[in-house]
Parts: sequence; structure tokens; C-alpha cells
Amino acid sequence: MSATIRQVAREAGVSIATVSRVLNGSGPTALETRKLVRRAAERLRYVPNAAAQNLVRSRTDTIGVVLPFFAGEFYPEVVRGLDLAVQEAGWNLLLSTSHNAPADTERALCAMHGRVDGLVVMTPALPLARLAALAQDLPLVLLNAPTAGHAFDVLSTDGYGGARLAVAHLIALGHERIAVLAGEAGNHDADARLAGWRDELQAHSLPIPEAFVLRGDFSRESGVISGRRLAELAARADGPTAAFVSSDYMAMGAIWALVEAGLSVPGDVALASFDDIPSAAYFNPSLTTVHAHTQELSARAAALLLARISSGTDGGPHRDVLPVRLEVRASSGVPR
Amino acid sequence: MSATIRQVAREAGVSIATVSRVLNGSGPTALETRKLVRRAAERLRYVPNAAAQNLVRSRTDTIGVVLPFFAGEFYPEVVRGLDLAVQEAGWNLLLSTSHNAPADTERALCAMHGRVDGLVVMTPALPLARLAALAQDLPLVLLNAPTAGHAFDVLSTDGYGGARLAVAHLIALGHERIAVLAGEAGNHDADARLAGWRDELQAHSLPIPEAFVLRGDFSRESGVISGRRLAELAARADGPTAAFVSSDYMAMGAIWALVEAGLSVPGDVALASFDDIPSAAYFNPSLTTVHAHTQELSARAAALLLARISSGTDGGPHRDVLPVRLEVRASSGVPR
DNA sequence: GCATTTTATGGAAACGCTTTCATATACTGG
DNA sequence: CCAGTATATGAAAGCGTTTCCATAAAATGC
Repeated sequence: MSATIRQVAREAGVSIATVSRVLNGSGPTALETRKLVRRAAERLRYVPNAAAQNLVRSRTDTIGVVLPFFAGEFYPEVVRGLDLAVQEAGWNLLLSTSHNAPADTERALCAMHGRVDGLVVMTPALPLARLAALAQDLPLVLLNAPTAGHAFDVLSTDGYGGARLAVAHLIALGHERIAVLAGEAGNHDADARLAGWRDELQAHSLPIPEAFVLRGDFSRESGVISGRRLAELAARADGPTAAFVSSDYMAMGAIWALVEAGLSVPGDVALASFDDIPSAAYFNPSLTTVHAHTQELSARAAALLLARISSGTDGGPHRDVLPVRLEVRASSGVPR
Repeated sequence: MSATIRQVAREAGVSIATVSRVLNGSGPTALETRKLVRRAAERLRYVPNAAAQNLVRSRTDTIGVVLPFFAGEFYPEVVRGLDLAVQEAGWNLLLSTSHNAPADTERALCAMHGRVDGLVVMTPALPLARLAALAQDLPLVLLNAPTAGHAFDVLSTDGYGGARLAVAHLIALGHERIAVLAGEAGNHDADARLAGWRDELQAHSLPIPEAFVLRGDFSRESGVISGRRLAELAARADGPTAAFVSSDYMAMGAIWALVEAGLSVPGDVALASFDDIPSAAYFNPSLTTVHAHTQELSARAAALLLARISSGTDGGPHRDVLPVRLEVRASSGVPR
């Protein structure tokens, strides 16, 4: 067992109250006493028991993170931003995944309860009413979530605007028949990006055939499947010459499938995607994609949460939509 | 504030001891009492305070993870394996990054103290003596670390064997001048892979010029730098026709640089790398690489750690080296 | 039907810490 | 030199649980 404050007190010949005061600087202490206590603590390799501190302070200095998955480069990027911000403040990160399953989400949130002082949640498919019940009175920041019907803080990437940017870029290149590789219906990000595609086409009075909407789930594997379908469509005379792809990972999968089908990108089909994960610039062809500032988004979420924790939940809900920018690279190009 | 056990007890008209027994099933209780307590707990939305439980049980049901970084696909893969294993056991994951800096590592480990019941550490550059001091008596599993000079459990990927496999493959294709893109000296993985390259060349009596050793740090950026140097070397008559690259990320960077220099992969320079991150198969060209079973490695680490925690640290240190296999894809090829 | 075991419950200690309150000592000012 | 203030310290309460122990009631054995 580890040394306790009691042992340090005995070793130093003072009371435990004094030890606490010295080590936390939370009260007046004599120089001589300070030395004595520090030395004793050092000798015994004393580290305060966090569980006891948490209990008595009713603070854990930890924030909880709930994400759907832990694959690819996107979510890790979120965690990275949180980690950086949180570490700077001397706090900790408790991580859990929900697999987009309500049961796992509930389990995760319950386990967090009492272990964390606040929550960052990014779980596109969860009904927010349940979330409210589970979070009880923990400060909570949502990432990329709808803002209607609740009072949580929400920080979002401008998925809608980004999609329009990407589609506008393809149109500017001369494309008129532009497909979309969408995410799952009901997923907030997916819906926003799809809406952006639709509205931008509409704004240019371009055709919006339902056959051009290819559903996936943001994963590379679903990108392959949609990519094959895209290859079929592109083969037709009235098929798409370009596509907006709702995530970089899907774009990578789609490119794989297009190449498999003997098509070239951007020669036969031009692609613009979304996220700008670190790999996007290195992929071959490098991806024209909407940069989502993911790390900054989560860093701001952490900062906001820490502020909420320290100064109460005064003021209305804080909502912010981070602007995006288009990174034009090689995967988009002129139409055949 | 959340409801406490005391309030539940009052609401149900029983003592707190009874509430605890009912909710934990830790002692005999009457059916009638059970109902009463359950109902009261429900009504008050009672969730036990984890901090108090941790304190009195001196168990946190949490394991701590210390990794150098949080970028790319490799470390997330590690976390993923841990997450899966740990979640299944109903445990939690406390995450921290060390940035390969001793100071950050110490901070991370200290913060873990009392918040976790065990530690999974992967921090290639830390002197293990310090680690022993910081971990105190926490069960600890090391990932990809040297085994000499300490008694920790260690689970490793066979970096040495994998490197030999990759180099042997390049040799079998007919390459005789094979460079290496190595990691940082002192990093255990980097050293093992470099040694594998050297020994395999030696076993075939092939030249091992020191100029063929290009140092990096496993990152894509360092891959770009080494890739440029590789392009220069490859331009010479006696330059390398192939290279063993110590990580997939470096390979991606290197390919980027080689293409930039007007060289083709595998046409001008063949590449075999290490890790087989999920992207490796989708990259263009797809990477010939050593599959490291990263997720399985970390899942096993979690299992081992949980076993250690529940049944003490009896028996000597547990050391395992996971075998690897070579995934032959497009980035390797025949020499010019 | 009485001694004995089993079952159900409450009181209270303990976990390791922070913090309030009281007390003792050392300084200040007039 | 003494009242009054500032400084340093310890005793003890309390954070929300679990668990040990004692006790009361019910079930069992002969």
C-alpha cells in the first residue's frame, strides 16, 4: 500500500491538517514545518489518494468523453484536441465509446457519473432526451449535434456550409451532374452535409436526381460500396462526372473502388470530400476536402466545459458553429 | 446535487446498510425490502457516488493508459483494443499522453495514482527505472518495451522478426541494395526493426552501407524528409532500389516525397513497411507491410492487466511476443 | 416447546483526505 | 507592559460509501 497522509504526519511529527496545508498551500505554515513535511512526504513517496480527494472536494478534475467509435483518424483527432486542452489545465480524460448503440451509451454515461466533473459527448444517433436524463446535472458539451429542443451547449462544424463550398467548387470546375456519397440518415452531420449538397445544386438550378444519392456510413468500407455504385452510374452517358463525398474516409474507399473499376480520379470522376483528416493531403490523389478544424473544435469544447465547471452554468446555452474552408487538392478536376 | 444513499434510506424507511446490501446484492435482504429500496432509488434517480465507492473499496474499476501521442491511426488502434476489452469487463479507461517527454510522463503517472487500478504504458523513450518508481505498486503492463532489467509484464510485437520478413521479401524480389527508413535511436521499436533489417541483409551477405540508414521518428513528416533523401540516393547508380520503412506513416510520407521527385513506387523504388494500419490497404499504391496485430496486442494487455489486478501479481513477469505476418501488396515490386 | 441455527436489519467504524473551529504562541501599537 | 491582532497548529467533523458486528426475529431440529 501507498503511504497515507497520516504516516507522513507521524514521520514529520505534525498533524495531518498541517501536512494537508503544506502540500496544498492552503493555509499559513512555518518555513521550518514546510521543510519537515516536504522531506517526510518525499521520503515516504507520498502521493495523495485521488479517490479520497475526489470525495471530500466533490471534484474529480476529470472530464468524460463519449464518442461513437475509435477508428480511423477523425475521432482520435477529437480526443487529441481534448487531451491537449485538458492536460494544460492539469485535468484528466476518461474515455468511453458508445458504438452508436443506446445501451452502450447509457452504460458509458452511468459509469461516468461521479468519476467526472463534466462531459463532452459526440454521439450522432442518440436521442437527446435520454441524454438529458442520464447526464443529470453534469455540465455537458455536445459536439456536432442539433441545437433544437434542448439547452445543452453545442459546438459544431459547419457541415452544411462546407458541403455547399465543396459542391460550388465542383460546379465552378464545370461539373453539372454531381452525385453525393451521403452518411446515414438521422446522423446530424450526414443530414447537414446532404442538405448542403442539395441546396447548392438547387441554387444553380442543376438536376438533383434521387439516384445520385448514395448512402453510406462515413466508413471506408461503405465508401468502397458506394464507390462501386458510383462507377456504374458514371459509366452512363447521363451519369455524374463528379461527386461530393461526405467524409474523407468514404472518399478513400470510393477512390479505391473507382480505380478498381478502371476509372481515374479526377480524370473520369472528380471528388470533393469533407473533414480534411491528416491523411487527406498525403493520399494519392490528394483529396480536395473541406477542412473541419476538428482538433480546434474539441479544444474549444474542453475550454468551454472547464469554464462551465468552474463558474457554474450561468447564462444560456452556448452555441457555436465553426467556419470551414475548402482545401483544393488533386482529387477534384475538370470534367471529361 | 445527486441523491445520496442516506436519502434513499430515508425514502425507503430502512438503514443505509440495507440500501447498500440491496443495491449491491451483498447480503441477505427480504423481498419486500428489496422492492422498497429499488423503488426509492428509482424515484430519486440515485446513482452511487463513484468517488466514495472508490475510496472505501480501494478499487476504481478503471485502468490507465499512457501513450506518447494521439496522432495517426496507430495509437488509436491501441486504445481501441483496450477499450473493447475493458468495456466488456465493465471497466473504464483513463487516458493520458506523454509526448515522449519525461516531465509529461511523470505528471501523467502521478495523476493516475489513486484513479486507476492498473496501468498500460507505451512510452518508448522512458527510462524504466523511473517508471518503476512512479508506478509504485500498481500493476503495470508494458507494450513494446525492452524486457531486460526489470520485472514488469511486457507484451510486444515482433518488430525484429517482422523487419526480417519484410527485408527477406524485398530480397526475394531480387533487390540487393536496400535502404532503411528507421525510427529514433533509443526507441525500442525503432531499434528492433533496424536490427532486423541489418541482420537479414547480413544473412544474405548483402552490403549494409551506413548511408542507407535514414533516421526519422515514425511520423509522416519525417517520412517525407527521409523520402527526399531516399530519392537522392536512388538516383545514383549504386543507390538503393528498395527500402524497408519502419512505419506505414513514414512510408506514406516517403511515397509522397518520391512521387514529388518524379520517381514511381514500386517502379523506381520498392517499399515494404511496418504496422499495417487500416489505411495501408487503401493507400495508393497499397502498402506491402508487416501486420502488427496492434488491436489484439492491446486487448491482450488489458486482459492480462485485469487478471493481475484481480488475482495479485503472483508468478513471474509475463512476457509475450506476438508473431507478425507480411501483407504483400503493391508498394513492393521487382527492381528496375 | 426449547435450544439452536438461519435470515434480516441497524448501528457504527472505517476509507484518506480537506476544512472549520478553537487554541496557543508570537508579534504589534500605544 | 498589556490589550489586540496576526500566525501557526491540532482536534475533530464530514464527504458517501461498504462492511463488520450485534441484535432481533423467524425458521429449524430434536
